[in-house]
This record gives sequence, structure tokens and C-alpha cells, in this order.
Amino acid sequence: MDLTLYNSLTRRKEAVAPIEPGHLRLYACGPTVYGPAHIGNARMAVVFDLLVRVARALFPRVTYVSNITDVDDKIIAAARASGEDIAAITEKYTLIYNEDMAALGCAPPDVQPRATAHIGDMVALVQGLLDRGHAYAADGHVLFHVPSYAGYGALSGRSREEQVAGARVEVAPYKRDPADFVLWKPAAPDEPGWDSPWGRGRPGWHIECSAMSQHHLGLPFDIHGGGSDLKFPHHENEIAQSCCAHGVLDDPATYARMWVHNGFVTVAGEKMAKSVGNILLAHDLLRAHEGAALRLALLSAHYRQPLDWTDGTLHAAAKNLAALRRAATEPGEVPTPVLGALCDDLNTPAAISEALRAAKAGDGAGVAATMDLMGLDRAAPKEAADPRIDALLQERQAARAAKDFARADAIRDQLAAEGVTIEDTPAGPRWQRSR
RNA sequence: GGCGCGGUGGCAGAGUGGUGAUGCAGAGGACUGCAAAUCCUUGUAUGCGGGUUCGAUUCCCGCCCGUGCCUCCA
Repeated sequence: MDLTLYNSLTRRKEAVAPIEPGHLRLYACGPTVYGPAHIGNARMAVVFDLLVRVARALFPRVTYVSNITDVDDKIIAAARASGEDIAAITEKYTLIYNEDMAALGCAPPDVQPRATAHIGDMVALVQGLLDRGHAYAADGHVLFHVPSYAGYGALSGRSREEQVAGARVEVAPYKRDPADFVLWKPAAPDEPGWDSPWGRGRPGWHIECSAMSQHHLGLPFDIHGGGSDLKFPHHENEIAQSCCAHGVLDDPATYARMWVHNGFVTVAGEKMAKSVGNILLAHDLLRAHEGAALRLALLSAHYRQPLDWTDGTLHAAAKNLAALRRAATEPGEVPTPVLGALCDDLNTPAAISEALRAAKAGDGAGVAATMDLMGLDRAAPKEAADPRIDALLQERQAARAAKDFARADAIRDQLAAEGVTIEDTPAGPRWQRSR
């Protein structure tokens, strides 16, 4: 079955056909590690993890690279605010990120490069751009000269004039053109920096992804992904850098052939923002909810659509997850309609619908295979043993046997008040904490 | 202002040129001492106005509404 994806670059769905036969190579822009990941970061990780899982089912070899940005103004600011060491901060949040994403069922990328481990690659790339006349040094900075690249704007679909007209910020005086962007910037003595031909400094944001994707995947590679907000300027700038550094100016696809962008998560209809105070951290949600339920909730809307996060989203996902688990047996073949939906631009809502249909039809093997493919943990988490609750349940059973229903119901009510739900099954009572 | 995306039942959310998936919630029933869980049954929807067509929710135009991006936010 062919996998088709919507290519942001060409604005249409295209069949995925690896450039190197049988080997799909993809890169997704990962997080800047200055704080814990929020549910939006999680959506990106889950979407690309799913894409990789589907790709692995279809292609003999898949190489998935997703970076960690560990040098950035925001990290420096976070270090100043907390007094912590920069390396300690990036280390800590990288660890938390990976733990949280694992809890969401995301397999680690094949390569998770860190920007600071690729400074040399970036310097070489910047030097190449200078040599080819696409960049210039000014005031301690090295800037990419946008007018030197005629293909600029191909991804975001806007002309340079349009961007300049819409610019809301003051243009730095050292820029030759308002659209020029920083490749390398000087580092203050108390900021992290690396020696370079242009003095001690640090890389601009965009250059790291150009350097790391090229280093680990080679050029051109098949799929480049990230959040839709990265389309402009980040991905546009990556294309400009990478194409110019390699002297291919007439075809943006000589960097990455397909571009895949996931939509945003809103919370109760509002964009997540610090100013609104509605940022949902994956870490916090995982404390109260099961990772697999969160994952299913994140996949309940098509990845290119915005996803509005509400209690209802999660409630429905948890119920559906339970239904799938009930139906799942030993994994067999993924039902064709499920695979078909996933192959059609990762239509997860349709895939979930088909999986529930399979569950209802008694195709336990198909359901189990679907859950494995979609990265949904088939095992429900076990409640920790609690002798006190067990004792209360025993007392309740005795009361029921003696037809002392007032006592039995009192016990049930008491546990309910503690958030413990009792289910009476043919095999005896079970309990579970509401989460 | 520029570029883009979207408006489907109470809510979430797909698809489709020919009387509209799926889930959650709701209602009724089965089961239960009563519940819970589960199972069965079930009602309700395509923003507005034109156009193309035998026929439009689906294509085209206009309008209204919402929303994203516009130099470092996934």
C-alpha cells in the first residue's frame, strides 16, 4: 500500500517514495530544552513517531532524526533566571522530554543530535555560504543575504516583499536587507560561545537543523517535519541555507523532498500561551492520565488540523482506549481499512474509527495489531496493591452475602469518595482509581 | 494590512458529486440486591447567498464568522 502525505512544499498529497530505494530518511525539528514539554510539543513527537511507525511497516529501512536544541537565547535566559548552569538545564529537560515522550508511546528517534555537538558542521556550512556569496559578516554577526536566493519563499508561499511589508519588528542596523537572518552571532563573555573565523560566538537558530539533518541523513533526504509555525521563518530559512550552501538554487526539494507540518493544540479554544496561563505540560498531564490515553487523544484529530484540548477529548480517548484493549487479543494483521486510513496522509480519526469497528466485529487480532502499529500500549496499568481496600471489599462481599445492602453500599460510597471505583465481575469485585 | 487554514448533530471529529463515518454525552432496554462496568437499541448536523449540474455537504464565486503565521513560538 502506498503512503501518501500532504507536502507543504507542493501543497498537495504525494506518494512517499524514498529517494534511496527502500530507505526512508526523515528529520523532525525537536524541542528547545529550556523547560518541560507542553502538549503541543507532545503532539509533534507523537505525530512523527506515528509516521515513522507506519513508514517502518512499509519500507525496509527508516532513519528518523529529531534534534535537541541545546543552545538558544531562551536557554540562556532560563539559566539567568534560575541561576542554574546551562548544561544542567539542557541535560535535565532533555531527560524529562525523553521520559515524557516515552510515556506517550514514542520510540526514541534513531538519532537525537544535539546542536552543541554539531558546531563544527554549522561553522563549515556558514563558511560555505560566505564563500558562495550568500552570506556576509557584519558587526560580529554573519548574516544570510536573502536577496541572493531567488527561491526564497517557496515553502511559505509569500514573496519577500510581502514579508518585508508585514514586518513588525525593527530591522537591525547591520542587516543589508530587512529579510536577512542571522547565521552566527557574537557571544557575550558570560554566554556560551565557540571560537570561529568570525570570533567567539554561537549559531543562529536555523543553521543547526541544516547542519544536523545533512550530517545524519545526507542530502537530499525524504521528509522534513515540524510544527506548522516553523514553516516560516525557520524552515524557509533552512531551505535557503542548505540549497545555497550546495549551489542548487532552482529547486528547494534538493534539501528535503517533502515537508510535513502538524497543526497546533489549543486549550479550550485558546492558543496556549504563557500570557494566557493555559500551557498544559505533558509532564503534568502524565501524572494524572495514562500516556496511551493522551496519545490516543492527540491522534483523535487529523495531524494537520488544529486540536482543541478539553476534558472531553481526554475522556473520549480513555473510553476508546479501554474498548480497544478489551477487544485486543494476540496481534495479527492490521485490518486493511485501518492501514488504508493511516496511509492516506495519516488519517488517524478514520483509522481509530476503523479500529473501533474491528473491535465491535470481534477482530481482536486486528485490533491488537492496530494498537501496536499506532503505538498504543495494549496493557492497562496495574493498580498498586492496597490491603486496606482489599479488606473493605471483602467486608462488602460479606455484607452482600448477608443481604446487608446498607452496609455494602456504605462501603462503596466511602471508596467512591476516595476516588476508587468498584466493579463487580463474575470473578469477584475489582477496583480502580479514577484518573 | 499580507499569506494560509477552517466553519458538519449537545460535544469531538472523518469522508463523499447521488439521500452524512466513528466516538463521547443523552434517551430506552438487558444485566445487577441497587449500582458500576459491559452489551443491545435509539434521536439530533453539513454558516449564509448565488452559480455549475439531472443532482452539492462535496466543485466555483461572493459574504459572514472563527483561527494560524508574518524573523527565532511545536
